[in-house]
Amino acid sequence: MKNNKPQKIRAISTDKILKAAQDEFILQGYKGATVQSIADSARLPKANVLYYFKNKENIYHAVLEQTLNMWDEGIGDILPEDGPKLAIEKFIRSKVAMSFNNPKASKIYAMEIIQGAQHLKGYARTYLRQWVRDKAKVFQCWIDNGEMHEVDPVSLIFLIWSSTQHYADFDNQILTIMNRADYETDDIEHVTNFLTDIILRGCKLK
Amino acid sequence: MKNNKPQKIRAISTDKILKAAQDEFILQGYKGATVQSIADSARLPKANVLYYFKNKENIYHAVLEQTLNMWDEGIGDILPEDGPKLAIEKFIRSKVAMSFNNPKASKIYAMEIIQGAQHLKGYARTYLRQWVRDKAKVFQCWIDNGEMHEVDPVSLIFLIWSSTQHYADFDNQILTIMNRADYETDDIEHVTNFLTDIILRGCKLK
DNA sequence: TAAAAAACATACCAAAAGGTCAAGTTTTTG
DNA sequence: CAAAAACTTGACCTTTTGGTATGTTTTTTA
Repeated sequence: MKNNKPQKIRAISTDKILKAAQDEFILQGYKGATVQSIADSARLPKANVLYYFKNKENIYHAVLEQTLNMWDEGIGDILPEDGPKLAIEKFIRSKVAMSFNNPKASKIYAMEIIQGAQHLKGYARTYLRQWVRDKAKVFQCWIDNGEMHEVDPVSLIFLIWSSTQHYADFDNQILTIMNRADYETDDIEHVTNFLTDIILRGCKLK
Repeated sequence: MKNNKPQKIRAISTDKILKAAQDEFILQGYKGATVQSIADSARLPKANVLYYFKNKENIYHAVLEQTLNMWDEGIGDILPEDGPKLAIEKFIRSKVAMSFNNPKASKIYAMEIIQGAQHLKGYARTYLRQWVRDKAKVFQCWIDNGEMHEVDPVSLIFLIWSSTQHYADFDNQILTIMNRADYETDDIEHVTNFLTDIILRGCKLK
């Protein structure tokens, strides 16, 4: 009867559910998002949602996992062969793009961390800590080689993370203050240029 | 019988409740924080909590109000007579101090904004928007006078907000990455110096 | 010190929400 | 094309939770 696409029904439904769940978890928090509200938002009956995900916690875990994958992809990279200037430029650019193109992932992540990183303790302790150490080491090499002014690499990473993610997490506040309804494509360039400019000069790389 | 202090019982109890509520709202979100858990955390029976605050929403509003007052106090100021260098220094210093000394207020505020600023729409649209405009104007004057390199003032304010508040909102992540249990007093100085250094140089004020 | 006001506490209720069940329908597979 | 697997869904059950009702104790006040 129905005009079924070649894709598996499962893939379509779980995708709808996860999108709906992401929205609900951001707007209402973990406890505030009800299975019913997720189901409504996904236009599926509640029992159907529970058919694909055994329980609410599983839905949340799936959303988190999806979020972390995006974070990983969008985290950018800091390559020794790029040299400090290009590496910082690329890092800022990819993080800003990430914030504007996928603010929801950033928000889910931010809420999770603010609330004590209950579900992400392991992630931060292993993966993230190692990432920061590795990249800090790259910066330190550049500093030791005289390619870069002496700045604390870890603080620099935090600075870039915070200043870029701010545009995702606080988009409501930013838009309200600027009296605008939505971001426009130009904004990505403007913010990228601003942050790159300030931070590169801050590191005496400009 | 009991050794009652001269303070009003009401003041003591509401204070205990608000402190407990702040903790619970941060850890569990609005819906996740139950009146019972707030009562337990405040070591009062639930009915007693509801005796002072008619309902849960009132508790939350009181916490928010308290938070906004702190935000106002800690927001620092940007005075024309200070000139750009000193003004930025003072601004960063007060925001960093705020983040380290009162991370909970920052977290409540951050969660509220991330979740769509349901209860703060008016605040951002009126008070905050005006504040940013006023301060941006001060920066613009300095730029026009040639006291300061041309940088977008609004973006600069966002940069300082984000980079300083990050140490409050993401304290869990930062401490985990740095493999530490708590911030120490030195950290405030270190972060203040780092951010002041980078940002002032970024603005060609150093 | 007695009456009034404030504070405390137990028991209870109705609504909401997570989750299960069982009976159906559709789709896939051999 | 028939059997099996996958999917859909309304009804139901149990626990949690916000909030109330009511009565008691403590503190203040006149």
